[in-house]
Amino acid sequence: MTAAQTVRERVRAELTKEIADIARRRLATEGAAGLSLRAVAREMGMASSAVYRYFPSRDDLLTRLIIDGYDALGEAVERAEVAVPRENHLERWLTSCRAIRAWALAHPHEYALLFGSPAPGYQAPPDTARARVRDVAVLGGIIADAYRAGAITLREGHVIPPPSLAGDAATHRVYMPDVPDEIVFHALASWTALYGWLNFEVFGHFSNTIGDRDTAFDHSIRITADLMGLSPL
Amino acid sequence: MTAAQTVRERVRAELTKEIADIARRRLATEGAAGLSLRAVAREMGMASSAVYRYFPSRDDLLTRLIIDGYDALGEAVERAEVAVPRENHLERWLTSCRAIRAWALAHPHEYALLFGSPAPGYQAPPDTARARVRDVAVLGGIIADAYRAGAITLREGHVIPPPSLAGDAATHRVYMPDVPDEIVFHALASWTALYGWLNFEVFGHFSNTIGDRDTAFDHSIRITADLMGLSPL
DNA sequence: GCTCGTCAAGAGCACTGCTCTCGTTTTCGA
DNA sequence: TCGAAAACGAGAGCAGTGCTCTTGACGAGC
Repeated sequence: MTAAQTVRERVRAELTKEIADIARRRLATEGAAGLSLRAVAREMGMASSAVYRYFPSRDDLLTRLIIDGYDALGEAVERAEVAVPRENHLERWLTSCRAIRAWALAHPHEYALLFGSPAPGYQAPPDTARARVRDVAVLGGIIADAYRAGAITLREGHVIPPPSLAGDAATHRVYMPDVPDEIVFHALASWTALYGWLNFEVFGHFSNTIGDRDTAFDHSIRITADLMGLSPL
Repeated sequence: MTAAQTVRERVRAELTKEIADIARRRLATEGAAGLSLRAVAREMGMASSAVYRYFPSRDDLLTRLIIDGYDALGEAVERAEVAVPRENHLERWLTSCRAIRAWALAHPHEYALLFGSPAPGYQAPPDTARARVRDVAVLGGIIADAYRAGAITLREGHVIPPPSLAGDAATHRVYMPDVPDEIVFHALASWTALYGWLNFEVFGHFSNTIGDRDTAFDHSIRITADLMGLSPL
């Protein structure tokens, strides 16, 4: 593409971004299902029909917000994790988990859009799946590094995956190269525990059963680290 | 209450149930946000305004469906678990987890209503929290039984909860009497791992990364059982 | 300079949750 | 037994939604 785009193209790109920004702000306050194209149009001082020039449907707007959300989450995790000394794998794990939680609590509606029940009738296009891998990559990278450094030791007598799962293990191994199957599945369990917790917390299903959530969360991710045999430095 | 209720009361109870049933059926096909009072009214051959005599608002209908959902899930788990020999704690755990998953996969939209992102603007009344404990009670009961029978041994060097979490542990101990704090939190982690998995699976966030989901799930709940130190019979 | 593609705007369709009114039916108490 | 009160169903209406179609204006390229 040439650096000199036409005025029209520039204006179009700007307006598209502005619509997405306003939508994201409204999403943060109203929630996903309360996000209305007409309201966005009103806020921009434009006719509702005009917005359809930029986003052919409400679902396309949602898709844009989802991709942006995965990106924001991924960046938040990456920034937090990269600040931890490479050889301190346990701390990298804990820091990453805390960063994911912090982002989730700061953007509950976006989190719901990414990890909650899908909006009815909304079919996520493949683009969203591609944007979704950054946090997985960070966590997987930690496991891989730790394994390579000999900092992972599953406890004796740990559960061995049945051979038929070898293929699925291989699929996940792209995020943690060289890591053996049994560790891959322990990592997967830790992963589901992490997001299971966040779902309960962000979606308000803990109600009043947990008082000191920060501490309890911290303890729970220590348990998952221990589950994976991630030894302290 | 007298056995002889008035005709009006009987008709009212029947109609209320019929509305809820139709709503549940539509929920199963359309999803939560697609559930429309008017559509239910049409299907019943009644004016939409008349439905408001039975459910003052859409949210009240949702509340009813949520409570019914928790009940159905709880009953499914109880029925499955009670069929397993009492002393086989590991099998009781696995069976219960499988029953929860089976129910979730059979009723994805209801599951989303219970455990997914809350509908916007909907504030769950306390009634729903009360209906929600049956599956927790089953799982907690297994842990408690196993602990009493000496069938739970956390691995050496397991993570110890900080003393400040004693209160939260006590709150959860009502579901597993006498169980010590560290086991309570390991159970909590297993619990979040279970529902974390189900959220990913039911909400379609696994996409294509896991082929043999039955086997992978089975393996993952074995990992959580192992995490709690639940020894085989 | 003229044409063609892009654009904003407005009207309109079918739908939603919810409210209010009106006429009817059922229940309950004097 | 009879009349008041409560409950009920239907319909109209309000404000909102996503989305489509048409109309008229504006800017870019030939």
